[in-house]
Amino acid sequence: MSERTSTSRARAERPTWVGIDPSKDEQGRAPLTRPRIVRAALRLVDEQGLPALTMRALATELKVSTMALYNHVRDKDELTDLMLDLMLGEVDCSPAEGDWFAQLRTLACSYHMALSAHTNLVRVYSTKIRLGPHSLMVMERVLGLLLEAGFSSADAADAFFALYTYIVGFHQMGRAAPLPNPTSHADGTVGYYTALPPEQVPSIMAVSRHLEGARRPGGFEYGLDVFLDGLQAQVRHR
Amino acid sequence: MSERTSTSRARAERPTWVGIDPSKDEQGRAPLTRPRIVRAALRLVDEQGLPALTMRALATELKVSTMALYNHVRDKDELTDLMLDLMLGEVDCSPAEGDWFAQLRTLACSYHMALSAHTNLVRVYSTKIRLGPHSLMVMERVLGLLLEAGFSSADAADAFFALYTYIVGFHQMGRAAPLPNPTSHADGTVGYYTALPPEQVPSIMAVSRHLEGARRPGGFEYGLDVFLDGLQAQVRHR
DNA sequence: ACCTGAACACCGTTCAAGT
DNA sequence: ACCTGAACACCGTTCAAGT
Repeated sequence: MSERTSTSRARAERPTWVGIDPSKDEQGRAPLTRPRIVRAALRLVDEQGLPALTMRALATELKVSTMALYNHVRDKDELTDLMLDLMLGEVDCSPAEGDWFAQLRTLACSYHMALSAHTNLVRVYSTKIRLGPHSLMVMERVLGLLLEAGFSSADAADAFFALYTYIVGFHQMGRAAPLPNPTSHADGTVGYYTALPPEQVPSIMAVSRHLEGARRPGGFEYGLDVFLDGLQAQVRHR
Repeated sequence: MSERTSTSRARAERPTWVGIDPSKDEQGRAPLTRPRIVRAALRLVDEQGLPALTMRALATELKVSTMALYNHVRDKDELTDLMLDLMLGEVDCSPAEGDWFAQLRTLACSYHMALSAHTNLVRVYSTKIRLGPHSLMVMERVLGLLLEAGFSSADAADAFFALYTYIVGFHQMGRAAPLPNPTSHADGTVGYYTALPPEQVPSIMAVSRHLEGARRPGGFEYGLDVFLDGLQAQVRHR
């Protein structure tokens, strides 16, 4: 309430059409905070790709000097760790319906969706990473489900890492997707992305129209179900 | 033979103890060629990591000016593509013993070993990649085995990509391996890498001693077999 | 405590000049 | 054809100086 009052008082001192907000400084900037920096960084990466994330670009985006960022973030590595954890906050970790198998699947799909919404950020996974709270919550849920299913500690750790690898790797490989599809040039000739003539790679040619990597609809679910079926089989054979 | 003659003639003109080699120039440098550049680059990455690969560092390694490299390689992207294909030449693609299942497994393990020998290079997979001849040969073999097993074109494409994702992803996640193991400090207290207190992540704590990511022995084979079992089950249920 | 601009030690790559 | 050094347009980050 008292905040409200100070708001209208501030408004009265300046022409109202400017839209003065007391939470912004005289240049109309919102205060620089860690969350605001991290959110802006994630938006920048989503829109322009990971290479576009430079401290200078981020600073100008926030209408602030480059070095101002270093008052809230130690270095670029810490920033990317924070961005990763912000993204993982979108994963739905709340207990779902069904047995461990069904719950594991919906959790994996939720993780997949979070990564899908921020594909450009995924490649930071190949750097050394410090796990934040959201990352740990997901991990805790997966391991809990595996232990509940009857996996030993050792097997649960291996199964977790394999599943984790598949889910994240799916998006990393998206860029590296093999693209040996035939392309017809303007002059009528047909070119291939392959470095080998078609006769030497008959199987590739046979399935080439389906080789779309991560862009193939249903591709993620296919591999996920193959893997989860394998896991379920392991539990049964005990 | 005539080369031999010119060799000894060159030797005669200079003191023999210098160890003159006609294939080297007056500064004792071997001629700069594409393969030599690529081999040196791969060695550099193996020994010092991917960030250590700069055009300048590579040039000084080869005792040549930085710009000399650009006469043999278009840019750094092309260089990394060539390095990747050099590595993939180490994958054994020759037909092995056994049915499609056994052959697929040995092929996957061979791929895994090639990546293990050059872990530092693996993260370039998350960049846009042009596939070289060796890469395509491996791909051709895998797809051939899947088609032979009875998979449809669409399923073979999906299965290939999922397997590919797992194998490569395993090495990329190695660096991002969760390390929530307890560490005892010098003062006797116990610290955790986790951003959450142990009580909130009981499952992680329960399996923490097995969470070693890609460094865990047998970890790769565990996930591989889970996945391959799932694939085999798919074939049977048809 | 928070912000700023100049400066440092790097990058990949272009360009003009050499042989 | 192949190599070279200087230069350009970038990086992340340190530092001294401001409020």
